[in-house]
Amino acid sequence: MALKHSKQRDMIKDFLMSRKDHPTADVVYMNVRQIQPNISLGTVYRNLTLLADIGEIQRLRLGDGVDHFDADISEHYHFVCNDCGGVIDLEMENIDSIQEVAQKKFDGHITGHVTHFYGTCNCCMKAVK
Amino acid sequence: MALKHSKQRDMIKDFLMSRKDHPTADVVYMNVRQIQPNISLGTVYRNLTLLADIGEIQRLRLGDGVDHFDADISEHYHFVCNDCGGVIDLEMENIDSIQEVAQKKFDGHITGHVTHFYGTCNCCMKAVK
DNA sequence: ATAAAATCAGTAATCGTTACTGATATCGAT
DNA sequence: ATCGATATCAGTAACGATTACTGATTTTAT
Repeated sequence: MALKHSKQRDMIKDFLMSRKDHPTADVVYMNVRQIQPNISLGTVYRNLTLLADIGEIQRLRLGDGVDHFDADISEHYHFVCNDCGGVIDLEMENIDSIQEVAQKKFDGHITGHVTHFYGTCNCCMKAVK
Repeated sequence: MALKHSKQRDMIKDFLMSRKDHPTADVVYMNVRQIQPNISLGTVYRNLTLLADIGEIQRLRLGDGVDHFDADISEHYHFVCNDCGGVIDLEMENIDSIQEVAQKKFDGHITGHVTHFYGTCNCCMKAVK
């Protein structure tokens, strides 16, 4: 069950690395199809899942019912704009201490957390004016 | 478009209030059907959405692809067990300060955050022994 | 009681995603 | 370089959660 090289997988990862807006599977499909017109949506899903499983990309569940994907696998947080739905990387200091706060009165074992922030992005704030 | 009273909606909310494990729409349906056998799954979904919209219950998106519902609308955090999938309320001090941490270098406006914790619950830790 | 309209049960449709199928591409061994 | 095993493919069907539709039934203000 060794992993074999595939042109399609490369294209998917290359496309993802070229974007910093965390596209969905469908957006990946639309774009990769521009240069590889006969690629299948199933192939996109399969490879995104595979790449996420082997840790080369990150799957983001941001509560909008659709999975987003991010080629940046470093630990970082995301902001989701309530107006435009855009997803933006946040540069911020580490907040892992919230796990210790949560652990204090809890008898299970906390190993991680999922956090994202929401509000209005700079772009949408300007648009209102 | 005034809200009218409905027996079905009451039963759904009553059931939800009787549980602290944050059931899914399907679980609500299964249980309410025990006492109201001809209730429709669509009715359950419609009323859960309506109750959430008017703020009487909370919709939880915990990343497992299914919506969970909680009659406790106070702000509180949840723990999701990686082993059994169970959802447990956490008693913990306020961590809203993470929003200020996130805001520091961000030019949009952060109004909220979504956080949940994961790991192994006490029950599953004992089961391993 | 009556009538307008919110709600219902039942079912079909939608959407994101996954599974299946027979064909194709990759890659280590020859 | 070619072979054979098998991972991957394109295409499509199936899936599960959720939403939308429809004509019948309840609710509630008059």
